[in-house]
Amino acid sequence: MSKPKTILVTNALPYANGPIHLGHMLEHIQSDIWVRYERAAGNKVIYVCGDDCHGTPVMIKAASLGITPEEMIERTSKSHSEDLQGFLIHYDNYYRTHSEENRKISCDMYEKALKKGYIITKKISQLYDPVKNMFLPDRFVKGTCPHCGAKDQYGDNCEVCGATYDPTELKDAYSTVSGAKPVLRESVHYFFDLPKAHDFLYSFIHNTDVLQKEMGNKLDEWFKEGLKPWDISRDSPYFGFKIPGTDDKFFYVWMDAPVGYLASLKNWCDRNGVAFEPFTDPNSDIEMVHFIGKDILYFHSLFWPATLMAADMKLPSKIFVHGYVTVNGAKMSKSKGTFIKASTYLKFMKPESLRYYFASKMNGSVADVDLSLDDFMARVNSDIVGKVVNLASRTAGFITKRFGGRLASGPYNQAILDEAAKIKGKVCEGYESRNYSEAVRAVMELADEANRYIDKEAPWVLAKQEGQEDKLQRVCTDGLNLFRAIITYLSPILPNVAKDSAEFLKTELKFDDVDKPLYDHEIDKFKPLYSRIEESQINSMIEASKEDLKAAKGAAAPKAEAGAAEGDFEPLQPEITIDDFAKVDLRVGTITKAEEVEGAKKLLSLEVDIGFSKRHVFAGLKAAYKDPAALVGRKVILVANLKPRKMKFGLSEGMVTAAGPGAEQVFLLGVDSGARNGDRVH
RNA sequence: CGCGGGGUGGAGCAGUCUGGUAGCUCGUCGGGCUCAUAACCCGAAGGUCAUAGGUUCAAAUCCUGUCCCCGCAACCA
Repeated sequence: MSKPKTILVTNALPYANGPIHLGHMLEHIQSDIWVRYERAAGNKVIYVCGDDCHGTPVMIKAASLGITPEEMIERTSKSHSEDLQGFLIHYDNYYRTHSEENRKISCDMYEKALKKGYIITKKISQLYDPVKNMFLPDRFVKGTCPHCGAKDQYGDNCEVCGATYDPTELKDAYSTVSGAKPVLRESVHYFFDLPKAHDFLYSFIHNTDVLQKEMGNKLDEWFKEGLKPWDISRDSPYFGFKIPGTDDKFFYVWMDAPVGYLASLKNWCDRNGVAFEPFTDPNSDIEMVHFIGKDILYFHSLFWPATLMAADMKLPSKIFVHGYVTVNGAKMSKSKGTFIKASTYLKFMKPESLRYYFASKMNGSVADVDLSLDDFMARVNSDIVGKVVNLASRTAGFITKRFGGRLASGPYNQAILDEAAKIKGKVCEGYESRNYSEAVRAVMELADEANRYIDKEAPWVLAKQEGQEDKLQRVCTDGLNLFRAIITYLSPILPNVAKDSAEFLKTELKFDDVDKPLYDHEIDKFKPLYSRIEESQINSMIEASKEDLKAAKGAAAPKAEAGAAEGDFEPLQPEITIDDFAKVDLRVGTITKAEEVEGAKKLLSLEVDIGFSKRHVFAGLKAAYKDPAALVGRKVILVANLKPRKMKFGLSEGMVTAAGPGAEQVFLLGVDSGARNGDRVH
């Protein structure tokens, strides 16, 4: 291994306006794995993050909650921190941009830029809310699209016809903050002279390997159009830092947000007695690595390096750009319950399941990563439980029962252990280049190989034969040594499983030791190292995400939030053919029994007579139909060919159809008289 | 014609830079095993590589057009 490096690693700072969701987690998991790997490889890594606190949205959200922005970021910071820790993201420091360190560094950088002539001022016209006495960002102005006449469109572009325009062109414009009609006002703004930094930036992007190649293409767009001065000031009232030398001008949030990386670092350095200066010294060989999403590429690859350069500070060594998370192939959707908050996920599932799944799909490119829930469950269960943990589970028993927990003094099949050591290069390269899927593939291939090996040597057969004790012990020892190598390789992804496995094997798991198997070594009794994901956990998570949405809606400011009707209905499913519909066998039936289920919060137990058979069905109707007895005798429509589903309280053999948003608002579908039990719906 | 990324068996992906008639995991079907958290092993079916055209002896891979999805389009964060 080359000589140890010191690396500062950062994640994009979550905005203090909302909760952490699975989209954030892709990035934090990606970087956490990388950090753990780099440390395992012997490098010194400082890993920092924090909350991005400033800007109009935070200010307005806090106002709507009736608290100060400071109180709000205090709350959010706490929940962000908990969520991230819940996913085993191990920061050295989780700080915030609203801090003295950040103010100081931001102001210093600004003043240097000012001194070097990178700051210019211009007078601009902007819409102003005369009721709230504040300038309005485009986002906070709505009105009628000047092109197609669609109502309630945002200030910068129309979601109906796609036209882009200036907010001043909107017809019947109104402020989303107060509802008032905005007026045009002039104001002096401060700009960072980006064109002046053109040559520097062009060379920074194209003559270094800071960015993935494909992102250079994207940035050329800007260079082609020509860089424009970047507006870095906002007028009062604004939640942020006051610009030095002004009375009522504040730094635009994106000016001080990336500086938050350094503020978090500074805060850590001060508390740990580490010198901060080398991290910003352009001549030091410390590396600065940013993990970001493709949406904030501009800020990190142009504005950020430009401001650093102007302040004579160290530039980013790497900017790793990743794509977005989609769920079941589509954008995360609140109404479908696929907008999943980190805290919601953690209520139902282990963090390492998602860490593993994302890792198995990340390849270091900017392509989006799809969280396919069926695939997620299958993959985690099959790989982690069925292949990896199972390897220990199926061999450890013999060692414990037959050999007092003692491993053999040597291998039975050295060749397969060599295989395990041989993939190390590939695995390391996968981690290093953030092509985790490659690393995972290599490890899983090994796990398959290992399981085949155990199958071939059949220790359960050896165990019954006399004179085969030595071979039995050696084969099982091989199995456990293979397991040890596999878990070591996966340890950056599965830190807790690795920790538990280390305890079970009574050893430390180090990359350096994968070619040094354990012999004559005592291990603990095996206990389950991971549990399978049940379908019910996934379903509960989706349901809970929908409930989050309802709660959010209920809590949303009851003020004039006009025309929000669209979100009240479920989106239409993709088009199907008549053949697809024919697969669903709907039958007329009569409820013959209906009773509460002991211990169930939402379910009623029903018996439905569909002529040729009687079906036992559990239906989530308890909240809507408080008196089950009243249901007896009602005609309903039953999905009769639904795969029977084992539930906590018994088998459910169908589904009763009903409509409504849920909970108390559920209404059974009925049938006009004349239809017989068992008739099919066409 | 604004720009970047993506579109490979039922699902999720690799392969595309460096052309040589398609690979992995899951699922499905058939068989085996019983050590293991219904886990493991063997075998089979299933793809005109979004689409139309071009280059070539040969294209998922190179070129061009079209469609679809994601993101960006700088005083949104």
